[in-house]
Amino acid sequence: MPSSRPSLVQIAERVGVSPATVSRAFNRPELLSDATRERILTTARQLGFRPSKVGSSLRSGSTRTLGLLLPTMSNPVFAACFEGAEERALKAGYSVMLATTGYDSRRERAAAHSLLDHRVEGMILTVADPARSATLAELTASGLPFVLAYNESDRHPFVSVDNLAAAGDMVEHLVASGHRRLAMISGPLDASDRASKRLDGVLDRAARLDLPAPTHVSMPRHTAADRDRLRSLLSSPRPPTALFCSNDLLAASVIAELATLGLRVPDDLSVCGFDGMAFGALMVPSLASVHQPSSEIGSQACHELLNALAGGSSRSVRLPHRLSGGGTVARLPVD
Amino acid sequence: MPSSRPSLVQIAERVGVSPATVSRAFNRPELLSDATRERILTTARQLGFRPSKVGSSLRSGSTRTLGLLLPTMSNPVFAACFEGAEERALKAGYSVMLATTGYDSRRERAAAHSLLDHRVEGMILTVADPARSATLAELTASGLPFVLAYNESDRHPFVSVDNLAAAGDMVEHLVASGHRRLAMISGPLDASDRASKRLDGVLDRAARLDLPAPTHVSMPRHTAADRDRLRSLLSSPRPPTALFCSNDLLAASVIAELATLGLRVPDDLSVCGFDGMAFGALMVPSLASVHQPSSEIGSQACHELLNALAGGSSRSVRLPHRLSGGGTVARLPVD
DNA sequence: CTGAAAGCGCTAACAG
DNA sequence: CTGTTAGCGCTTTCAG
Repeated sequence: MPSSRPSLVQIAERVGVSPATVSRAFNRPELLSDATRERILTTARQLGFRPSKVGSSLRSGSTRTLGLLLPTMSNPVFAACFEGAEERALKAGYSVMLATTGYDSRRERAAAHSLLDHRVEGMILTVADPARSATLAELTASGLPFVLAYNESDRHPFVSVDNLAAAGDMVEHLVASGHRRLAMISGPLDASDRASKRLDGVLDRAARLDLPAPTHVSMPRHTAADRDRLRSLLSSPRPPTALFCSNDLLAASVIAELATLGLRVPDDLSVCGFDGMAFGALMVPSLASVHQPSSEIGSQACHELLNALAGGSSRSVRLPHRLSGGGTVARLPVD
Repeated sequence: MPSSRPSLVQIAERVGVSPATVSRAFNRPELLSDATRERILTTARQLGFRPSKVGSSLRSGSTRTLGLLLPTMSNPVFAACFEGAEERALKAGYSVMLATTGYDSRRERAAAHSLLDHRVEGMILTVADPARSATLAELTASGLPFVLAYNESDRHPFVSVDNLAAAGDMVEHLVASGHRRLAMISGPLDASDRASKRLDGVLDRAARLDLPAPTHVSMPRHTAADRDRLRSLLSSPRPPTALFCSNDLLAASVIAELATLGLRVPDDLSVCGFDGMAFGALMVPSLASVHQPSSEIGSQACHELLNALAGGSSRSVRLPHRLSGGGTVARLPVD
C-alpha cells in the first residue's frame, strides 16, 4: 500500500531513464526500444504507478473529457442517453463527466460552471428551452463546442427526433384505431420545449385530420399525474377517448391514477406516451408510445461533438422515431 | 467569444495585481479588501474567466472529485444511487465522476483505472462480489478510500440493506398472504452477491417457517426473464404460487412473460421483486417489492467516504428496508 | 532511440 | 492586505 502515489519522475529515477522516456512508455510506446519500455512498464506496475491526468491535462492543454448535462437520471430516457454518450466517448479515448440539473435552471448553471471549471472540451446537454437558456447563452459566449440532445433548435447543433412529426404520427395511429376525441397531457410547458413541440404536433395533425381540437391539460409536474386535473378532464361533456401523454413516465402515472379512479386502460380509456422507454414494453398491457432512440441520441450527439473537436463541425440530426408497444390503446368500433 | 480561455495570470496583469491575489479573490475572498476583490471579480466576469481545476488540482494536490463506479444507469436503482451520491458530494464541494461497468469485469477494471488516473480522491462502487473482485483488490492495494454500495462485506466498508433479512421478510409476507410454495428467480448468481444473499434469505426463512424448499431458477440475464425456463418451472408437478424475483426489473419482465403465456398476475400467480424502484408503484397492479432506499444508499455511501477523506473512518451501514406495493401478490384462501 | 529544459495554471509559504 | 517565489506532474520541443 504505497502511502503516497509515486510520480512519473520517481519511476524515471527508479528505472534510470529520463522523465520524458517514462512518459513515452505510456503515450508513444512505439518510440521506445522494447527493453526500455518493458523495464519502465514493469516498474510502474510494481509501484502501482499510472500517469496522472491532472499533470498531463495541464501540460498538454487537453483534458480529453466531455461534459454531460442532463435533467435527471431518474428518467430512463436520459439514463440511456448517458450510456450511449459514455460508450461513444470511451471509444474515442474521452472520459465523461456527468452532472444533473433536476430541471432546475440554477442547478443547471452551477453544474455547467463546474464542468467548465474542470475544463471539459465539449458539452452535451438538454435544456428546458434553447431559446431562453442562460446556460446556453453562456456556453455560446465561452466558445466551448456543444451539442444539444433532445432539444431542437435552429441556432445550435442538436440531436433529437422530429418531435412535431412524431407526435403527429401517434395521432394518426390513434385515429386509425378509431379515436377522434383526444387530449394531450403534459408537464409545465415552459420546462420543456419537447412537450411544446409534441403538443403542436398533436394539434396540427388533429386539425389536418378534421378532428375536434384536442384538449390540453398541463400537470404541475413533469412525470406525475395530478388526480384532480385528470378527473376534471374526464368529467367534461364529451370526454376524450385517448390520452396522449408527453412522456412515458407521465403516461405510466396517468394509468396508475386512472386505476385509482376505477378506470381501466385500455378498456375504459386509451393512453399513450412518448419516449419508448424500455420499461414500457414490460408493462401489462404494454405502453403505446413514440419510441425515440435515446441511446443513439447520446452516442450521435457525442459523435457530432467529437467531430467538432476534431476541427470539423457538428451537424444537427433528427433520428428516426417509431411507434412502439400498443396494448394501452384500444381499437374502437367505428360508429 | 474569447478564442482562448484567459488564465489567472492574465487577469492579474489586466487588473494590476499579483496572481496570488487573483487566486485569493476566488478561494479566500475574505482576505482581500472589498475594492481589489470587486475589481478582480468584475474583470474576470468580463473576460469569462473561471479558475481552472486542472491547475488548482495539480498545485494543491487535491482534485475534490469522487469516483462512482456502477453497473448501469438503465437500472433505476443505480440511477437513484448516483443522484443521492451526487447531491451529497456537491453539498460538500466535491464533483463526481461516474463510470458504468455494464456488469462486465473488464470494463469495471478499465473504468476504475480511468477514475484513478483522474485522481479521484475516493470511490463509491458496486461490484459483482467483493470477495472475488480484482478491482477491489487493486483499489485496496492503491490505498484509495472507497465505500461499497449495495454489496455487503466484512472486509470493506459498505452501505446496503440487510439483504438476508429483507428477503426473509418478504417470505414472511408471502406466507402471511397464504403462499407456501415459492420459487426464487434471479439472474446469474456469480454476477451478484446481492442475489445470492437474497436467495439465502429466502431459503433460510422458508426452512424456519417449515415451507417446502423453494425452487431456485437462474435466468441467463440479470433483468430479463427467459420464457422457457419460466414455463418449465410452472409445469412442474406442484408449481409455486408465488415467484420472488431478485430484482424489480426482472420481476416486471417475468410478469410480462407470464402475460404472453396467458397467465395473469396476481390472479393466476403472484410475483414480487426486490428494490422498490419508484416505477413499480406505477405498475397496475403495483409491484410488490422489498424497498431499499437507493438514493440514501448513494448519499450515505458518499457521506461515509467523505468521513474517510476528512481523516475519519467509514463505517459500514445497513439501512432499513421495507415492503412496498403489493398488488402483484394475491391473498390466497387458507385451505 | 533517449535526454535536457521549459512551462502549462494555479496556490502555499513566506515576506512585508 | 498583497507580492514573491517555487513547484505540483506531466509533455513537448529541440538536440543528440
